[in-house]
Amino acid sequence: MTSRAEGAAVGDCRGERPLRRDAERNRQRILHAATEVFTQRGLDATLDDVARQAGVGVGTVYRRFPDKETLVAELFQDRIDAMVAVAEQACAAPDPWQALISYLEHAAASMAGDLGLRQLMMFATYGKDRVAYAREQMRPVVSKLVERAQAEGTLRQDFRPTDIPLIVFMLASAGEYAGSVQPDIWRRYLGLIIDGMRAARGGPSELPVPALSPGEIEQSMRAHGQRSSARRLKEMHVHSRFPADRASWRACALEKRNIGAIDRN
Amino acid sequence: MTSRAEGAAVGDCRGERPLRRDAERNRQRILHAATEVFTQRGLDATLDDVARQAGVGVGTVYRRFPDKETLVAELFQDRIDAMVAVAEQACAAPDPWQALISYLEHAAASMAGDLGLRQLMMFATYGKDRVAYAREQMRPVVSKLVERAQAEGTLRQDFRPTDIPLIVFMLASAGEYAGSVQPDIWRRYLGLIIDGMRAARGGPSELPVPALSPGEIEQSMRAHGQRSSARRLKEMHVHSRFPADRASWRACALEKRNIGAIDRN
DNA sequence: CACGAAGCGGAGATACCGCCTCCGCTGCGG
DNA sequence: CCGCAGCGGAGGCGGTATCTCCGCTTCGTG
Repeated sequence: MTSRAEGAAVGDCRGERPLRRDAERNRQRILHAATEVFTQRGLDATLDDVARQAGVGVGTVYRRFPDKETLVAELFQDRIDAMVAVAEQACAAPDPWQALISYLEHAAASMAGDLGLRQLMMFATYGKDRVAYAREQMRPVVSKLVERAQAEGTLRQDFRPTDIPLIVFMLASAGEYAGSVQPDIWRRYLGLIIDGMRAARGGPSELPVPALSPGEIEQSMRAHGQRSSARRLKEMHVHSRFPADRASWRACALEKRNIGAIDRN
Repeated sequence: MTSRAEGAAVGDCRGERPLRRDAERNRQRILHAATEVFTQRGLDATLDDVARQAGVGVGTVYRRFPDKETLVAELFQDRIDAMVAVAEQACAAPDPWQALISYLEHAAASMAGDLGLRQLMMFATYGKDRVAYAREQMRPVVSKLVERAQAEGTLRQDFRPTDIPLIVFMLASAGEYAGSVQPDIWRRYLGLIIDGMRAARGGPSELPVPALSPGEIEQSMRAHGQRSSARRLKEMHVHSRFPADRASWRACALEKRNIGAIDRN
């Protein structure tokens, strides 16, 4: 998780003295906690969450990092760079088809396993400039991956470079959805999509991951009911103090004007 | 949009008198507005939004519908039923492969074009019971669709019925993401996935929709930056009144502890 | 027409939540 | 041992969503 260098942490701001030992220890704890929290729960986790996870007070977090945005930027900078690096490495592979597949797999793996990175890369809030820059760097590389595979004849001709980010997005969505139950499920659908990307084939290749069971799908739904994505849907808490006979009125209103003829439960 | 019966609206709650004419008109306006708002912006739209769209005050909405949950339940009941009906109709088709494809297409079309329905079906908040019931009804039908196509030999053998909801979910995700720019883009990826689902084939079929341009992807990102899904990410507003020299401290903190070695902008 | 009642609007009460600050206390290290 | 860097976390602030309340409007009936 924490791929960041520990040694570089004794940084300097205009050559100021280093942090006190306990302070530096806390700083590392915060970095570690922030990585975990933002990766697992996404960028809408609060700095209070990070502080709790780190076992420190919020004040400590804010003393070290001026605000949430800065912390996020610092945490994700190298992960964004890694996305570009992965594309370039893939491009260096000799086999065009393998190169493309490998890139898809690495990109999807990064995004599916990291909700924060996914939000950063796909939604233009927060680190706009950094992400835009990374995207700009990736574009020609991805185009080359696609063109090479098409020139080779393995990739269907109507495939386009812009299909890549959307495919990755879809896979990451599936990964996020079922992540709590089967974090690797996206690989199954990558397999399916890859078979759809081939210019020609006899039979399907083997799907790498078994499908979810109905119960697992149920679990995924429930997992989403609680936090994150569908967060706002918890809006069903009852503010009212039930002044008179509100409950009965509800039942009445529900019965009345009932149009969808189906029996309710 | 409003497929609901207008005539049934003169309902009765213990045989009470019907609404005054203007009141009934407003009720219809609210229903219509709610359909539009929840469909387009999702279930996290507020009843104030609905009221504004309907051209009435919030009070009027709350006089007609005891709370948001009730309104949502009433609005989406028949759309949920429709999901089941679509599965059953598809099952009635003679050609097993066509039946399966047709179901996928209809299901994806419903969910991709209706953010509210998608949230309702995929996230277990809100209309739990209703949705669970619908799901339960659909399951055997979907299984049958899959089994028939596999028996026929057109569908790959390692495909599973539970792959269907996840594929639909992925397509709907793509549809939501790029919906403001190219609402039909999910059809392109359905085409890709369908080709991947075949037991065997010579060459790829034709993808039904052109890929997005890089600019369109950019637009999609931006569209999400504003509202809905990435709503919470707007947390970058600065509450502080910049007490002293906060800005400069920020710059310092950013430089200091800088680990991801890349140049910033 | 006139008048009672049904209906309306929307400001605002109430409740939450997330970011960030402030200040009295703690404990490090010279 | 003592000064000061560092700490914790209650709470200020701003924002937002749900739902209420009450003075005014409009309907429709006698």
